[in-house]
Amino acid sequence: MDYLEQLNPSQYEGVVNTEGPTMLIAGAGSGKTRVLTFRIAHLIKAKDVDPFSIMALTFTNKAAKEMRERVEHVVGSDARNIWMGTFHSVFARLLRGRDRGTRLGYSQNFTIYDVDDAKTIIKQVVKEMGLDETVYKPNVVYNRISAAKNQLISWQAYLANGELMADDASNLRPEMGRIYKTYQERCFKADAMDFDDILFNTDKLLKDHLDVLNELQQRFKYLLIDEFQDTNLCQYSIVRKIASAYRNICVVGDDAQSIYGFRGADITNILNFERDYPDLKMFKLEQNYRSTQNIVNAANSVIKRNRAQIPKNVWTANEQGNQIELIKALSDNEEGRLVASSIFEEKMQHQLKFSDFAILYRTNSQSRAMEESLRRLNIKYKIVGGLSFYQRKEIKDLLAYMRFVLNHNDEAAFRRIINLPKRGIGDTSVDKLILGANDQGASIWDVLQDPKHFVTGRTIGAIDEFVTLIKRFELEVGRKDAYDAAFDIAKGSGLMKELYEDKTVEGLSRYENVQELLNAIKEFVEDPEKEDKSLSAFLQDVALVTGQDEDKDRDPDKVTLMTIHMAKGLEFKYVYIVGLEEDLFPSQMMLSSRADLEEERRLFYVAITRAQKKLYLSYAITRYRFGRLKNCEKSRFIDDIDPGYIKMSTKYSSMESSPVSSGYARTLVQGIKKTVSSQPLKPKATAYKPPVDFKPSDNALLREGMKVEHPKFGFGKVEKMDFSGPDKKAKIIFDDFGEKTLLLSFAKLKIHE
DNA sequence: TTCCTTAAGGTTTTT
DNA sequence: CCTTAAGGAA
Repeated sequence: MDYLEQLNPSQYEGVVNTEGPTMLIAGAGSGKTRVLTFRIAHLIKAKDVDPFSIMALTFTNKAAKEMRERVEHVVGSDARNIWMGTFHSVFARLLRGRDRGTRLGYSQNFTIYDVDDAKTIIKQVVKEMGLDETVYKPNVVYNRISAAKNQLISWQAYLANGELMADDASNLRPEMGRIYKTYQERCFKADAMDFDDILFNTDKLLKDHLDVLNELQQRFKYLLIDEFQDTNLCQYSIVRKIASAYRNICVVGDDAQSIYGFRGADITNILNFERDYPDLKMFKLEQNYRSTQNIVNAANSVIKRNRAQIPKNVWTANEQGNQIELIKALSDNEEGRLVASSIFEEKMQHQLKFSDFAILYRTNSQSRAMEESLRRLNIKYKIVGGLSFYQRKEIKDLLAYMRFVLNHNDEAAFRRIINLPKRGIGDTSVDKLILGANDQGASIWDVLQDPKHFVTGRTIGAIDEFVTLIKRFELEVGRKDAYDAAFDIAKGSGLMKELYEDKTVEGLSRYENVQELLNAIKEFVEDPEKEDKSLSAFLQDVALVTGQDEDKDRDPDKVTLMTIHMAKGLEFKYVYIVGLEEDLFPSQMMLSSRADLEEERRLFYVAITRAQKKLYLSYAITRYRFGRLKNCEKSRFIDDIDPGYIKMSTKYSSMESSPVSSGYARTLVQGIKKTVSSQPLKPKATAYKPPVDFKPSDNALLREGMKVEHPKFGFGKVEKMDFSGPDKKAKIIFDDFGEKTLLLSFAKLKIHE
């Protein structure tokens, strides 16, 4: 078992203790994925466990894919038989099985509604109930319903729950429960589940059908759950049920990286796990293999400001590394420029690749300023996340056609395509049709067959044509393979034609996107690994695919731009965290409670710990928001970092120090300033310039009261020496920069007395 | 019913 | 700044 030799002692324990309940607390960069994959490998190779009896759950497709590849690397093709995937994909697959979802009244090909679909239905329901759409905003309603399901509260239980009802009443949204009920009925009628339903219904199936539960319990003797801190109650309830026979359940997580509370993730699941399995074995992976000491220590200094956490001591044997550099910019555009030129210079100086760099931000909208600057310096970049391919309008439109052809009751798809391209069936007609269907207790499709009771003259003709079209597509889906059928739908619907005739730049790219979707279907059809090659199977695959899977970029050497949320689990040599301003990061939405602020701080912790070699932070003192220029304040999170680990960037900071720099950055920055910025940046009048012959003294000689000189902060006086911690520090009051606490191991100080 | 213009309102993070 | 809702005219 040579793989065991690659492990440190606690990793080893985490791998070989395969029996019984286990909890692995895995600090950032501690080799968590390695332990998880080796544990699975160990089960198969050393313990002779049948791969079919292992279930491994992750949160993202990407994580699942990576784990599968790594397990396959050790155990070979046996890995294919493990049930491994995201919660949603694994349990959607389960519900589609024979005698599974059908027990709950769904078909085997039930549709999966994404968030947009769900909101379309909610909007419709609110309108029909005659409620104020500004009070019952789709977003608000959706989140409330989602939260309920994540906590296993059915609409029946919701309506019966006095506390919830009172809560809604006091929020002036007393009809929330009834909307929930109607929404569920409508989804059911459409043979559709939203993301939360997939999990909620799985739990329900296991609760109400003990034979199913029993079968699963016997089959899945080993369960492994990644990112356990991100699970919600519903997810935990499911895995607890399945694991209860053999009790071989292993959860891996890091409470310090819990950043999905807003989506129902419940950190108390970790506590519940300890309560439910008092005999659990707990192992802590505390050695960080990813980052420098400086980065690890800085991250620790941040996270220790949170109250709620499981005690652990993350450390590293890696090199000390550089201090974090803080970049202060005058505007969001300048922030972009400074970051871009810093990347340029670092790359040149250290012979790096673009792919060694990542720019992380809190919100997607921040990417714009970065992109512009990167383009200007010819730095290749890619944006991960944002709107994904499958969220584009033209793609969703075509997919909606396909969905409706396969499922005539799919109300969300129906609303999307009924008048697309324009065929003279407007909103009022559509409302009448849907209302009519509901009144008659009939399906929309039924009503479409015979619409004369609900709409008049010209509209009837248009509807007839639409019905004929859909029937034609239906026949074709039955006769042809998925690609040919999809092609016919794209053409026959008129969508292709409409896009083709649009000769604007966007129109062209939309047309290309549709082509790309068709190519994807072709690939799907030709993929030898796919058993079911029907169009229906393709749609099912696609329903749970999101943004990050589209990694088919031919040129991998690019700077990565993404939100911090998307960056979880990844690592880069150089990381730039940008936009560290109050109200942006931490987001103003997260300032209302301590718990929210702590989640936001964990997000910052996640961001810091992505960096291997060097970390830059940046903020701007002005920024365009809502199209207007706003003044910004430096983020409180910057001050959460122990001052010894961070310094102002001397290279680029345009305000507090003179831009003394050598080589590229200087010429670059100046060159850009000339062409782009009309206002030259004047260094502060009082700015201190270090003499060329500056030589630091031995810091061991430093005593309180001494006068010192610092290459960046200028002259100052030692106020206090601090030998208490592991690092010796000196508090110095500088003439121009005020009070600073410096680590003696870093500080370059020249003693003048 | 559609299409055009104008107004308003909203950017947190995602399976 | 952006997208979407609303209002008005053909």
